[in-house]
Amino acid sequence: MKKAYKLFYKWYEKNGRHDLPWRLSSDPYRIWVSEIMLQQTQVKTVLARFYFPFLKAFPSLETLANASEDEVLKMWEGLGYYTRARNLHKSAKLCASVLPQSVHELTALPGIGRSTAHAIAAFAYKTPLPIMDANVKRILCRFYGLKKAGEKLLWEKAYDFFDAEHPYDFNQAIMDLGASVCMAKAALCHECPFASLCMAVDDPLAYPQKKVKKSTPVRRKQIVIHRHQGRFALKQRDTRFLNGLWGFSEYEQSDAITTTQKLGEIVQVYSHFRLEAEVYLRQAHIEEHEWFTLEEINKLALSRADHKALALLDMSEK
DNA sequence: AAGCCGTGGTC
DNA sequence: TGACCAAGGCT
Repeated sequence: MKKAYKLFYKWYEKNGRHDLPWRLSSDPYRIWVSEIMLQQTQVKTVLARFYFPFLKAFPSLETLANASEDEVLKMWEGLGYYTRARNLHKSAKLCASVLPQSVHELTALPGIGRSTAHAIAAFAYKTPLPIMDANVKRILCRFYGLKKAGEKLLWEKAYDFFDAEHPYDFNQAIMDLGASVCMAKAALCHECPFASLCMAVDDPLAYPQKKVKKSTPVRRKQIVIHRHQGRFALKQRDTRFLNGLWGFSEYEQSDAITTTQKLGEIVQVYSHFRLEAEVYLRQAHIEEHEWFTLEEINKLALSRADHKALALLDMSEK
């Protein structure tokens, strides 16, 4: 492996993503924020719209801890998996101005599992530990020829593959290799420093084996925007789905909607179902909601689907 | 352990 | 354009 590592670092020096802002920073808080944002989210998305505005609003652990949950969710709006934002906020309050360094303490914080704990320890504190993410999993499966592998086996292989002599660079480089050479839908083996040792060079895309995906069910609903005296009714979601976000009233398709004006239809695809909703405007008061002007609504965190409904309302008034 | 949890980019 | 994918965690 020694020779392959050497090729690897040469490749990394030339082709690595050395300009990533969280890689240029030594502030554990900024690295921590990046790790949470990057969970199940592509680098490009985080970089384009979320990382810098969030840090401008909450430049330190203290400012984040002192913010309200609504403020934090507003800065997370559009990024998805909103539990991440609420857990990040909770963790900031738990930390009392200092983020812990050990994997054990990090894992104890809400929203930080083993993968994120290792990443923070490795990147923020330069702890010599292997990291694990979608890139590393894919590389390990191909390198060791694993069609499928459970978490336990993957971590074992991660320690095997790890270069303890250059832990920090190794971890950064391995993700870059997965992102630009050993990719999910293409493998550029001729550019890979590990190709001569890899079990999957003959058929890289066969590793790991793709899971059979179940067809996503469709849920049909009716979204009703209630207007009364120039204000609109919204309520803060208190169940697991989109928890903490504000939204308009929703009804099952079976409920009869009367005395309403149909504004249009929206479609929103989620990770486990597809929402197809008709959007209505109703001039009426309704209980158990709070009332906002359009200007006030702009300060609330809404889901993508509710934003689409709001856009239909805007169109109808032009 | 498998399902839930969002959204946008990509082809 | 629909399906896959992404620096995963939690229950």
